[in-house]
Amino acid sequence: MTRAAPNPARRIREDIEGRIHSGEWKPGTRIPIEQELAARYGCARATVSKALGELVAAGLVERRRKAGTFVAHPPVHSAVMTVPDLAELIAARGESYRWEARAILRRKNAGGADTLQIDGIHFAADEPFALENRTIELAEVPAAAEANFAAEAPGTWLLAHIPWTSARHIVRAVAATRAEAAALATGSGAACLQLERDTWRGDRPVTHVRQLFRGDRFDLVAEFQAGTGKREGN
Amino acid sequence: MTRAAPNPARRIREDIEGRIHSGEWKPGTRIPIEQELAARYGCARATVSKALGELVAAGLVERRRKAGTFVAHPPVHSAVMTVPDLAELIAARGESYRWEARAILRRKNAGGADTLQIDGIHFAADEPFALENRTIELAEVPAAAEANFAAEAPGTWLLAHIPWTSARHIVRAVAATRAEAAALATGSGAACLQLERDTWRGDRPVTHVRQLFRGDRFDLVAEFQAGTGKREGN
DNA sequence: TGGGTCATTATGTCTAGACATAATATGAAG
DNA sequence: CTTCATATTATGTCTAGACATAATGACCCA
Repeated sequence: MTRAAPNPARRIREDIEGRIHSGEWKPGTRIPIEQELAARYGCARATVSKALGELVAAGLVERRRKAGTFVAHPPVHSAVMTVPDLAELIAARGESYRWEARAILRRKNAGGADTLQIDGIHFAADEPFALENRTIELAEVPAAAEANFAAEAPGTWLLAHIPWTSARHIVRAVAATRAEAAALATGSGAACLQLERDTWRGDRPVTHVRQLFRGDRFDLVAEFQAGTGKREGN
Repeated sequence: MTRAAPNPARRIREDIEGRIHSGEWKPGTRIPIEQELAARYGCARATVSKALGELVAAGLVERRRKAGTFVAHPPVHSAVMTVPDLAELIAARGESYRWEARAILRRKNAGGADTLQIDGIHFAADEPFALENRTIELAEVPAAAEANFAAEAPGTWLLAHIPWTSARHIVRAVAATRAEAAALATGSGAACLQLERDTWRGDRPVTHVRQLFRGDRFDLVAEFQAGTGKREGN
C-alpha cells in the first residue's frame, strides 16, 4: 500500500473552497465526479468523499446521487449568535458582576405541574445591566427547588446542572415600561433589546427566560463564515 | 469481507447522543475508546471514528489524542440566526413586497476607492417595513455600477451576483430618529431593531448595510439544537 | 405520444489494515 | 526531588475494494 500524503483531504477541500470563493466555480456549477477528483489529486475516492462531506457540512456544495456534486447557492445570510451566560459575559469585559433576586415563588403552570418563578436584575460594575424573568419547570429540574438563587443567578446555575438542551431564541426591540425603565435606570419608553429563550431537554420544556437589556448598553454580535462553519460572537 | 449493517454510524451517533442527553454520560465524562466501541457495536474502528467526528462537529464531544473522547461541557448558549433576504422573507409571509430606492450616489471611501451608496425602503403589504442604508465597494463588485437598484433591492441583487462571503452582524435596539420614525410610519423615539451587517469576500470588504425595523413588526428567531447542528429560523 | 421498466451512473457507506501524531505515563539520570 | 528521554496509547488520517441506493435517461410497449 502506498504511503499516504500528509493531508490530501485538507488540500482537496481548500482547493475546491478556493475555486468557489474566487468565482471560478459559480453557484450551480457541477464539479468533477469523485473518481476524477481522486485521480487528479492522486488519492483514494474515500478521501475525496470525506473532503466533499466536509464541504457539504460547511454549506459550500450539495451532492445528489447520480447527478453529481454542485456548488451551493449562496446561503440566505445566517450567522451563529452566541448568547453567553451574563456572569461570564460581564467578567470577560473586566467589570464586576452582581445578581440580585427580586422575587422567587412557586406556582402551578398550565399543566398543573410545579414551576419556579424567579425575577431579578443583573448588574455590571454596579449599574443595572439586564432584567430577568424566568420560570423553571421543577418536574425537569427538581434540584432547582433547593438551589439558592438569591446568591447565584439561575442561568449560571442551570448551565452547570442541566445535561443538554435545545433552545429557541426570539430577539425583539421593545420600549421599556415605566417600571422596567426605573429598574434599568433609564427613561420610560427607552429602546431595549429583549431576548426570550425557551429551553428544552429532549422535547420537554425546562426553562423560559426573558432578559431585557438597555439598548444603549448591549448588542448582539454574530459571525458567519461560509465554508468553514467557524463560530465566534460577542 | 462481511456485509455492512444498514446504518451503523448513525446508530452509534444516536446511541451516544441519547446517553449524553439523558445525563447518563455527564459533561467531562470520558467515553469508551474507539476500539471498544467498535467491538461493542460490531463494526470497524473507522466507522466509530466517523460517528465521533460528527458528534464533534455537533459540539457534543471533544476528542484529544491519547487522552480519549470526552462529553463536551454544555455550550454557552449559541444559536443559528438566519437573516433572510427581505424580499424572500416577506414573500414567505404571503405579503406583497416592494422596494423603493431613495438615493443612489457614488462617492470615495476612506481608502480613496469608489463606493456606491444606496438608501431605500422595503415595503410589506404596502406598509413600510424596513429602512436600508447600504454601501457597496465597487472595487469588489464592479458589476454593481450597472445594476438597476431602483427596481431590484441591492440585497437581492448581491445574493445572486456575489460568489461567497463571510459576514458579521450586530443587532441592537435603538430609538427611531424623527426622520426614521416618519419613514417607518411610527412615532419618534419608537423602539426599533437595528441590524448591521458587514460582508467580506475573502478578507476584502464587499458591502455594509444597516437595516432598521419597527420593533413592533419584526423579530429575529434563532434555534439551537445541541447534538444535531440543525438550523432553522425566522 | 404517453407511460412504465430497467440499466447505468455517481454518490453513500462500510470494512480491514496501515501508518502518523500528539499527549501522557514511565523510568532513568542528575 | 526534579528533569529529561522514551515507550505507550488513543486518536487522526489514508488506502483499496466492496456493496447499497437513488435518480437519471434510454428503451420499449401500448
